[in-house]
Amino acid sequence: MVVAGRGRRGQGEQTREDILAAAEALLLASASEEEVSVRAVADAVGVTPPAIYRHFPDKAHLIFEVCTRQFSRLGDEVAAVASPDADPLNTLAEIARAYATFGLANPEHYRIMFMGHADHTPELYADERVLETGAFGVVIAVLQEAIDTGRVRPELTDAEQLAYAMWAGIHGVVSLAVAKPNLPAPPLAERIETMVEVLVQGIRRG
Amino acid sequence: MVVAGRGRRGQGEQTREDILAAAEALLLASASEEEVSVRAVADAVGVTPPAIYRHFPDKAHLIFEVCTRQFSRLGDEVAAVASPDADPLNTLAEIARAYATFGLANPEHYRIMFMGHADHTPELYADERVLETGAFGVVIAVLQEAIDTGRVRPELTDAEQLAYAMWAGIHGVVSLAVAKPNLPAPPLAERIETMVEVLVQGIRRG
DNA sequence: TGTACATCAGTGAACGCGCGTTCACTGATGTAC
DNA sequence: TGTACATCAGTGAACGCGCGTTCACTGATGTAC
Repeated sequence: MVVAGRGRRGQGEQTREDILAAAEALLLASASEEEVSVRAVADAVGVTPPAIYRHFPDKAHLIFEVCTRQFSRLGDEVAAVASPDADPLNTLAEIARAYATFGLANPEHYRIMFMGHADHTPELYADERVLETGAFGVVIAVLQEAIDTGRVRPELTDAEQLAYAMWAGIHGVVSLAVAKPNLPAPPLAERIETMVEVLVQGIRRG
Repeated sequence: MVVAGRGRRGQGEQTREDILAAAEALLLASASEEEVSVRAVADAVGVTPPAIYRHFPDKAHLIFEVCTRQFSRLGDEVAAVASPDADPLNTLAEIARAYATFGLANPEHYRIMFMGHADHTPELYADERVLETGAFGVVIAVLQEAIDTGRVRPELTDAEQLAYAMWAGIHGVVSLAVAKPNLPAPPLAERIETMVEVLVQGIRRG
């Protein structure tokens, strides 16, 4: 943000951070990744477009780094919610709520990571990477604990399978809200609560 | 597809259908709406790009009509599944399966309708319109029947609320599969079945 | 029945736009001797 | 301590691309008298 003048030695790392911060802010303010142009980022930083390329090989890598940074925060938040003493089914509900809150607070990041085209730059948005936040592993662990302590209906034995179902369920609410913010629907908070309740009750042993 | 020559009287309606068919085919074959350019559609029809504009005001309207046509088929399929004699919870499961099958068979149409940016051309992709296929109304009716006949847990009294939950749940599976086709996940068929089971069990009266 | 005219459906060429990106360059800072 | 050189971080101008779209036009078909 501060005008750097020309080429202060060691200023580079600071500029790199400024670029990431500006890109993240623009992404939050914009309605679409395409609105966040290299020129707009450069303007926000107070630098000319080619300067971006000293720090990132191309636009895709810049956007990707913005998103992965944001999503590592999601991983932290989910891990923070998962207290080992709590009732596992309760913990699952809390994780789902935290996930939804995060996604709705960062709709464009969410869109890019989970709703976008993996086609371009597949080396970045490889599907496997989606699960690398660690949040998914936490959910599997909590579900396994719930299974082991007899809290889950006996037909449902596969923690990974159930983790996907819980993820997909809450993702459904979040992604619909992100894509269609003005649906003539019940209030968003109620939709989240209904989904959480249905999912937990669908898993819980009668 | 057939070369029309120049301006046969009354040929216009046929060309219009050809354009829609070509756009739909391209959309099915492509990985993204952006790949379906006006030029590509014109080429497929065997016509020059400006000819498109005699039939559609712009590209957005063309794509929109392709998608609404496809989705009215979804409405038909859902209505066909909903037999009034069947067990309502079973019917819900069948509808969910039909919905998933449809979405996965038409991933780009699905993406445009439910995962895209409503920002441009909001008059076309108005959020309310999403529900106009009629499929949603069918789900609400079946759920109301399930509630009235005592098949649903007594805390859950709002059929519309539950319809959203069911929709969002199955949409979560479909949209994740569309956006991330190569997730290191259980097979898609199992993910659908698990979701259907969790949703139905989450609703069913113990 | 033949001719003038309107209209429908298309052509061919081009425009303008904004984008990501590249190129050759400049100037400030540090380092070697 | 002073000077030559390397390097870091940025500038300014431009390129090329593909896109949606517009414009003036052409030719075939039907209709009126």
